[in-house]
Amino acid sequence: MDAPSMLPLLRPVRSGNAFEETVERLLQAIKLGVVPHGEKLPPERELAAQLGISRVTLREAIRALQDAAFLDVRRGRYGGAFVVYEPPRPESGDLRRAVAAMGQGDLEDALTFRMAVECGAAEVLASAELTPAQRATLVRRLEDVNEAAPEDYRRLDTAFHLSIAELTGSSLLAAACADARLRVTDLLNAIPVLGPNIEHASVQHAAIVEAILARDPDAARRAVAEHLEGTAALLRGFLA
Amino acid sequence: MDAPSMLPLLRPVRSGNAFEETVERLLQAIKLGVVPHGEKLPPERELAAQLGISRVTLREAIRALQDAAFLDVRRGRYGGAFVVYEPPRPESGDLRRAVAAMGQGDLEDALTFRMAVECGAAEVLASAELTPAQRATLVRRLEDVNEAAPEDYRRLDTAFHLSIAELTGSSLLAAACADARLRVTDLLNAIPVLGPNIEHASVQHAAIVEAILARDPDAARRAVAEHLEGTAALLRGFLA
DNA sequence: ATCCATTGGTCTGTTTCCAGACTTTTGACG
DNA sequence: CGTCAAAAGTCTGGAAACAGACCAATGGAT
Repeated sequence: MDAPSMLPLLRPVRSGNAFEETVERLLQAIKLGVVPHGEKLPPERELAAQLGISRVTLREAIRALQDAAFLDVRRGRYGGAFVVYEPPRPESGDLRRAVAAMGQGDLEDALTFRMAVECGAAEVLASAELTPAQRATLVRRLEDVNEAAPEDYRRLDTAFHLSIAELTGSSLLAAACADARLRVTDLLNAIPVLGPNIEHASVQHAAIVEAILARDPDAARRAVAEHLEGTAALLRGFLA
Repeated sequence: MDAPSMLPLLRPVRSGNAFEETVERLLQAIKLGVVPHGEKLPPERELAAQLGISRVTLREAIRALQDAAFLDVRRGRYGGAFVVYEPPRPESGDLRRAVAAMGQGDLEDALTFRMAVECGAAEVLASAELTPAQRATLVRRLEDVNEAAPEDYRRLDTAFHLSIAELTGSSLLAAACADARLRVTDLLNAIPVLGPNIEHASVQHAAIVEAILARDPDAARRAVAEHLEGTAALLRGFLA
């Protein structure tokens, strides 16, 4: 009997370097707008605990981001590590460059993964009975995106998508969706935020929420798939 | 504007202790039958590289598993770390104990996650155009399960499920499915392998493969969902 | 009977990372 | 204007993990 591969089970135990990994994490958090421009990161001790690393290591990472001008660190009470980052207006050519920077295989992998987990999350959520508070949160996030100023759009779009995963109550699923989103951040940030696109996305977002609130898992899944397919197709177009 | 949570993005950077993590990994690999009874693990140097850890750390983990009688380590050429583990016949009460050992929230989380990623994988695979080799692999895995001796059943069942994820070509998705499986291994191993259950599963497996080969994503997803729902319902029953 | 490639076993020095105590700065508040 | 709590900054000793070289055993091949 030939042994089935099941190779992924012997994948790496640790991601590598704690310092570099932390820099990457924080940078993604900044670029995604988890902590918006002008806001500050949690206190070092608290953040170190959240990230499961020592304060020393965290400080090295913060220092690196400070040197790279992503953070402005101020001491004293009411001090902290303040985010200094406003999403740049993407210029033509940025997208092509961003896509090229990622391997073709990696892009395909990331898009596939994202499609699977986000559709899954939507379906799960649409299958669940939501509390009024959960419904309110979902609707609120949708409104946030729709009313967003252009410079806030990506951030609130991210928040909307992730809130779907979070509301399922499965932290594993939420982490997977967050991970999927991280892997395409740079690409999404390189896509200009244009009127027609926003309008299109807005309709699709509404369809997603409607399906979830109507407890129609099938429709929710299809709505998410359609929404993501648009972006995926756009990005794939730059591989030619 | 209230900041959206997006908390999962600041999740831990490293899983914790490299040694313990490695022990856990190897133990899962053994319990899942990635390396069946009598076979040996890859050479230390090679395995350490695969796992992304140093040989010293790996050896500590191997030593622990040796002490726990899961491995028989022999030196010299043709030596290695041989697996000494045959899945125990589950006894009544094992399942209840296993379910209780995991938190209720964790169980729900794991089941939700598994449902999402495995359904997603099946749908993705059914959407893709498969090469003859891929089709053959899938069919072969199905046959393997169907012809399995009772003591090999879980192992080949795992191989079947994971091969669906692997065939999508997305390593992220494959890793997610492997992870999901890991989280319910102990529970699955505590479920007796009974004739009627196998027969039932067999029909569902066939439906899954059929849908994938017919390139019917919707049917594939529904087939997987139905299949997993059975197990999930059984396990949830022990939470009462 | 011998060789020797392959594998586990051991040792040493280095780097990374951690835990925790302590110091300094700051600005809102009384 | 001084207080003081909350934050960043600093220091030290130790544990964990690594990299790489080297040793020892084993058993099939010659």
